[in-house]
Amino acid sequence: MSKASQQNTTPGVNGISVIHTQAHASGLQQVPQLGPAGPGGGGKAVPPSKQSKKSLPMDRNSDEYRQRRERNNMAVKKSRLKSKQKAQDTLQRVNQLKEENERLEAKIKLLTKELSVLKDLFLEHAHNLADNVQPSSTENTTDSDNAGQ
Amino acid sequence: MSKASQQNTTPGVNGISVIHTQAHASGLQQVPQLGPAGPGGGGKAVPPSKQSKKSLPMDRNSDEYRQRRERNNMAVKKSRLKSKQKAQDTLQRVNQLKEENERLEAKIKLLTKELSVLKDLFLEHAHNLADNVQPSSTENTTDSDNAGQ
DNA sequence: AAATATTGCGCAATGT
DNA sequence: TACATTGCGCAATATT
Repeated sequence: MSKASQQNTTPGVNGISVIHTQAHASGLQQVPQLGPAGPGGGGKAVPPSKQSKKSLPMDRNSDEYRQRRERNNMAVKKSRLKSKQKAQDTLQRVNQLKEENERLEAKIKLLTKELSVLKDLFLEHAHNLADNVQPSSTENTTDSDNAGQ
Repeated sequence: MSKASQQNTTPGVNGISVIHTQAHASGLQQVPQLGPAGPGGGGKAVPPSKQSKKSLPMDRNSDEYRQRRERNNMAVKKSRLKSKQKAQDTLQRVNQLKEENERLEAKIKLLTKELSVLKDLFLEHAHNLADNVQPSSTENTTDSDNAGQ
């Protein structure tokens, strides 16, 4: 899945008219009243019986119908685009977070090291003091690490 | 949210009404299903040569066709499911990373604080030494650990 | 070359 | 009523 920029589907020219023509040419009944099985895609099976959900068969030749279809098609397109965009954003978000994560881990590493050094230094001092001065009791500074989960 | 109240889905029974007026809107291909207009007379006849086995209209009533369609429908379904799953996983990944990030930040905060304390302590000592002062009494014990999360 | 996987698209039902 | 979503099938491609 890479190149290939989908064929035409040139806006403006939709198969609708063709469908029309075909249906007509085929001699098929025009407008199968509410026939679920649409032309191109929505091919669904025909429900057993009832067809009028509302009280309007909805003429597929109607301009009204055509107009509505077209609008919906636009909406669908838009919606799908949006959806895709969102997905992509999410993906980007992941990468972003991963980077941030690495950064933070590096920082932790650094801090830990610094801390270690300072602690050692501090301990050394404490020992020195302990050796030269009175034995202090404030000397439990052993590495009291706090293992985080 | 939809409930997908679509009926049927029953693979197999399809040739119901001839409502197959289709012509697909997709590519808008006007496939002369078995020569509607008839090759005779007129306009542009079939290009060159004969009808190669390939690229022929393919009878939509053919079992072959139906079978292929069904397989593809399955594949499509599968693919879409997979796609959705993936998207969901990605979303989950984001949350996961966000959590991890928070933890890391908390840790950094803690480490930073510890470091700060130790530095101060250390500096104080250094200062005292420099000033030639005895071990002061303002020397509190290391607050060492503060277990937390 | 055949089979499966993806993808864009339109339809219609459904949600807002 | 209009627009947004979503499941679904078709067909063109892309992959395998």
